[in-house]
Amino acid sequence: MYDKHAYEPFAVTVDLAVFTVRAGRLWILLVERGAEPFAGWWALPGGFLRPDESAEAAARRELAEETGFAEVAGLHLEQLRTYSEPDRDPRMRVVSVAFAALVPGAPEPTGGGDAARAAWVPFGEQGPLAFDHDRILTDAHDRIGGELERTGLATEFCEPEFTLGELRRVYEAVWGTGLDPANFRRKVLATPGFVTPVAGASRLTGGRGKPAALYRAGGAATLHPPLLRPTEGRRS
Amino acid sequence: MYDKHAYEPFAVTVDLAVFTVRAGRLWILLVERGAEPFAGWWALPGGFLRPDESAEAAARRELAEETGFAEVAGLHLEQLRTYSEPDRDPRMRVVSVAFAALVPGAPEPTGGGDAARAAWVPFGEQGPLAFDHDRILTDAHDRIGGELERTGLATEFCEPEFTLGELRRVYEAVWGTGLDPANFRRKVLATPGFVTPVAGASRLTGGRGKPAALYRAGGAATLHPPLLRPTEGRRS
DNA sequence: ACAAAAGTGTTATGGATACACCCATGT
DNA sequence: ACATGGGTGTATCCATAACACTTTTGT
Repeated sequence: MYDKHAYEPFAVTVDLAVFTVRAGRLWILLVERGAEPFAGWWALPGGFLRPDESAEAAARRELAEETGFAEVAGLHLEQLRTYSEPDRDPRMRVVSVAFAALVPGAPEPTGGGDAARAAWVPFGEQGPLAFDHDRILTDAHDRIGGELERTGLATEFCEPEFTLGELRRVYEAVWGTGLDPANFRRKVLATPGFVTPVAGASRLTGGRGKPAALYRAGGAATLHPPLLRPTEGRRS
Repeated sequence: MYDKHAYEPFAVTVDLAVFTVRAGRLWILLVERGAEPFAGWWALPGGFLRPDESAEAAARRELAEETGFAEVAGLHLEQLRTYSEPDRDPRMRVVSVAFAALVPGAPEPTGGGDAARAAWVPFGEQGPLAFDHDRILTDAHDRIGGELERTGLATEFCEPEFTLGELRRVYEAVWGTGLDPANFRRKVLATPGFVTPVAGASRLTGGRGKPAALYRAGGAATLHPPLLRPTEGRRS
């Protein structure tokens, strides 16, 4: 009763908004398109779903193919939403599932697959992107900004062992605000399951200053209480 | 260079988790399937995307077709996420975009389209649903529960003019908790843009008690500060 | 009169903020 | 010595929770 060719076929793709924090700024991974449409434009990495893989699997595969990243297995991938406007791709009907991904450090990407080249660009300084990728990128930034308040997501931007200063700089880069180091520290340590100390370990961060204690992600999915942005959560 | 038939075609569907609040409880709209697979099972309303409509448009159309609701234009539809596991539908490869919808009152549904019949079922008392709809329903409930904390979403469950008691019962039904009427009232009124009073109007709610003042949705997208669940936001 | 729901007042608690201050390291 | 970032202490402020109390209706 259901003929799989009775309907106009839909192509299903994934698009990835890949973020990292480096030098106190938020960076976004872009690829330069090698083919029409939008040849020569910058775009979010992504590609078509294969018949036997889920959108999550496709996102991970495309990220590896187009950037050359080796360690995609452990990366945090979060499904954002699906963009399905009929005219969003001039070629054909394409429904795209968008993901936000977070990587620690900033591994140098090597263009591959359909991408002419790939590069990290400071968030906010990218030009207009191909397709509806400006919209996707804005949605992705909004999402991770909100997730930082309620989840332990910020640890995904960090190496396995990190200092509280590094963690704080993640918040500052994504939110674009400054945070009080002392109060940030207390809030994080008072939130059960956010971070766990690494006994005895310490590391210099900025080259100067007192070596900072090291922590690991605590595994808590949600933060109680939430770590609200300083400019929000205010009454009139 | 891109052949639209080079890939196995994907069918794209929408699934809707439609909630309402009635008699102090949260209800979910289900349809009984008339065709295989899962004939006779209860499922979320939904259906296939047409070639020229977005997922949002398809969701609104399917809701009207399968339930007979007249006023689908103003309903709140929120995209949840997309379910794309290759084996989630035994017939073929189906990628489904899930939505949560909220309706005030509880208009009586009339089965139509592919649905044998449609009915409101108290949330939590539904049996196992077809496909992966149990999972979708759980995700939808989690999402709206969280949205109530941070957005004015609760007003979408209410008629255009509502009392603060009605608004509070929305929170209580979705969260499954009791709330202090006095403190709830103050929180709502102290949150800019959440509700605006209707001058001079009042209405009896339970048949007894003092008539309550009427309010309209204030149009605020996000609540500052958030209206947190009583059992959450606690330290250890 | 009583019950029920709306609405106001009041107090105690606790978290957040702001900022002062000490510690340990590199230059 | 000094700059820099880590880390601790602390007083003020303000939102919240808890609950007593008043108001207005139906039965």
